[in-house]
Amino acid sequence: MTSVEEPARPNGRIRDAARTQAEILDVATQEFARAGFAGARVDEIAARTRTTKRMIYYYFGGKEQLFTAVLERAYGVIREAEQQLDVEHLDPVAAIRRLAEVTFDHHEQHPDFIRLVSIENIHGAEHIASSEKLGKIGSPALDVIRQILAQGQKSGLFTADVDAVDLHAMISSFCFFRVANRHTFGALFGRDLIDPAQREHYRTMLGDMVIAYLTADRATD
Amino acid sequence: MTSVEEPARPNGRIRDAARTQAEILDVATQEFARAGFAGARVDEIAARTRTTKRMIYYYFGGKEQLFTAVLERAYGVIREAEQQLDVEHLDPVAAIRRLAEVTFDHHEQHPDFIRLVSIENIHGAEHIASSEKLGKIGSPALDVIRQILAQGQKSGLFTADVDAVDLHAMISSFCFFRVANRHTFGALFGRDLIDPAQREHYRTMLGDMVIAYLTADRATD
DNA sequence: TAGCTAACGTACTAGTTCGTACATTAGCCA
DNA sequence: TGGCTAATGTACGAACTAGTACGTTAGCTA
Repeated sequence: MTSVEEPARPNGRIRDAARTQAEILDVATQEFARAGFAGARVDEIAARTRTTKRMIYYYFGGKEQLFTAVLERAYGVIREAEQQLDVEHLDPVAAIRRLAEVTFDHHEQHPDFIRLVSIENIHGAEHIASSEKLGKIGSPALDVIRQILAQGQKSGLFTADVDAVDLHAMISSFCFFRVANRHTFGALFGRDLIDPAQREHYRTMLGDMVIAYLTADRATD
Repeated sequence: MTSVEEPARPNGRIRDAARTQAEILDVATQEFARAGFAGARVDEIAARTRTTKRMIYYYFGGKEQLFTAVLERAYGVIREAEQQLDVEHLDPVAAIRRLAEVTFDHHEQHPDFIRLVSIENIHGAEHIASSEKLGKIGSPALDVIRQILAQGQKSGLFTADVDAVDLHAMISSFCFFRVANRHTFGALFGRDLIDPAQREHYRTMLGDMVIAYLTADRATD
């Protein structure tokens, strides 16, 4: 029955460490995002790869380290996106709005990343803590925000007493919640926050909210 | 060796179905919040109870149903809190601010609940979906928001084009993010969103943000 | 007070799951 | 081209884990 032999390569396998690792990371990202850290199955990850479980341990050491590697790569992607932010030429209001939109879009386009972050928080961010790469590399977005904020506050356009980190939290929270909590929110309130028909509505809402906060006339304080 | 008998009750055990169930739910809430659904251990829950694993299956049927029961009770608590909202006598601005503060406080005081909701979202809200109790009981807060919003919009005080669900999402997102993501946020940006010293700052920030959004003068649209 | 049932405990199992010991080979380099 | 090492595959095991079969008893009720 096994008379038909594969022509040249026994299993069509070519050795390529980089590709094998990347493939493991791809599948692991999906699997961890799907089921959480404890719910993810190392065997399942291996099965959906063109390689075997042995390779996961060979390259990453274990489930825990694999998850850390997945996180590191995921954060790398968002940092890259942030580096391409090009809003310096805009006036402060337009720049902030643009920043909010980019954040909004990125969250929407990377639900797996959002899930990974949720999972990492369930585990007290211990993987980030134990990662050298993820130590203390504040996002590039933060620098941009700092710059715009200083500009807007100096000109008197922005009245709010926020710093860059606070503003980043404000913008992120809305974008994050919309993606991360869409299931419970949808189930409880019957509204799909990710509904494409409502996308523009929420995107505008976020921008309006942030700008309103920054530019509100606060009488005394 | 076993000559010393316990005076009256062999194990100091008294039969009390309600208390046993409540105790299981208490411990299960902690355990699920600690480790996620898959990470939680039924044996661990049983061990930390004055009863045995058998009782978990006797009363709840299984791990899945236990988690659903935990969720049901947790949502019950928040709904009760919302029912005690008493803001009808306040003007719209003060009422919304109060509502935001109550939401803020409740999230801060119930981190386990937040974690459970995060976990439930990882699992696509399937437990909520399969629960009759959690079917479609929109929160009482929603009714309150609807009322305040109508009042504020009618008087022309509120200019924003939001409905109650949107506003609820806006307020919740900030409160939720602050608690749920505090670990990754702290690790990445070196700022503890739950730092008591910053509590008033963030509480005010939320109120300012929501009010600014609702009352901003939007030129044309 | 006899009997019945809800409430509870013990001990076990079947299946899973992470991890590893051992064997093999592709392909680079001397 | 011969050999060496990084890269890969196979097969297995030890520990864990959800769930259950079976036995016991508290305490209410007739």
